Amino acid sequence: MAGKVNTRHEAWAKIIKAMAHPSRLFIIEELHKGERCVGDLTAMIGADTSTVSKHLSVLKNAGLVVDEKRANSIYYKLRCPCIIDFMSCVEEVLMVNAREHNNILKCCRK
Amino acid sequence: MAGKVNTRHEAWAKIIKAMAHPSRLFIIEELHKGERCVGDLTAMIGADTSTVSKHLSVLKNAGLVVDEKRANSIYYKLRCPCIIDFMSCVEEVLMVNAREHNNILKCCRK
DNA sequence: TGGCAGTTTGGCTAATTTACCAAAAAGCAC
DNA sequence: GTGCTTTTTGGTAAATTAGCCAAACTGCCA
Repeated sequence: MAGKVNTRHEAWAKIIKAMAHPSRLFIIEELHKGERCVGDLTAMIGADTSTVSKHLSVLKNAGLVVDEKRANSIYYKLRCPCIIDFMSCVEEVLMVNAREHNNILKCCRK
Repeated sequence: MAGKVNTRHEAWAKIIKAMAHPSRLFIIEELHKGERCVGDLTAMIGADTSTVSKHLSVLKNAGLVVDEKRANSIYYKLRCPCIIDFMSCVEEVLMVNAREHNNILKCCRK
């Protein structure tokens, strides 16, 4: 039954979809530096607290982060820091895109 | 200006969002094995041709695949095969999720 | 007990995404 | 040219997502 869209692809998609938002990628990058509480992240992102809280719950539901109460704040941290490694490949795609875009421009200029 | 959501995060999100669908992940996995034409992929996915075509155009717009006409078909291939490497981290997240889920079950059984 | 800081949840609207069908392109054979 | 194969595009309805406000909840301290 290989070679078909299956549960595995759906499971992958859920996790990747959870990453697919600028604010959530920012959160991932920030949590890679160390744990942060909702208030910290809200200040940095500059959106409503409830919005940031919902982004965090999306990441948490996907299993990408874990939270821990301490003092009167809730701290979040990355569960699998390896996800940040992926960004180097994403950067490569961006670079190749930019290069090609540049070539098209050069070509038009001639 | 570091420590804020910026254009870079938006660019990342566009690429990651393009991956965030079961069928598109299947396509990525399949193209990692070698190039395929729309018809091949459509048969494997089992959706309407137009649907698969649109998935391919999403991937193409993100710069994840490139196409090439040959004979009377259009062949697609991965532009940066490194994106498949990310799946190992995604699998790790899934594994950790499963393990934790299992622990919760065990705990309830007691 | 009341009040406060920090966080989550519910409700709502606007915007985006998905999948199918039908129709249009594009290329090749006759 | 007509017809055939392959792929893309347009249109539409259903589902999902994002963001804000307001309200609720939690733990702490006076």
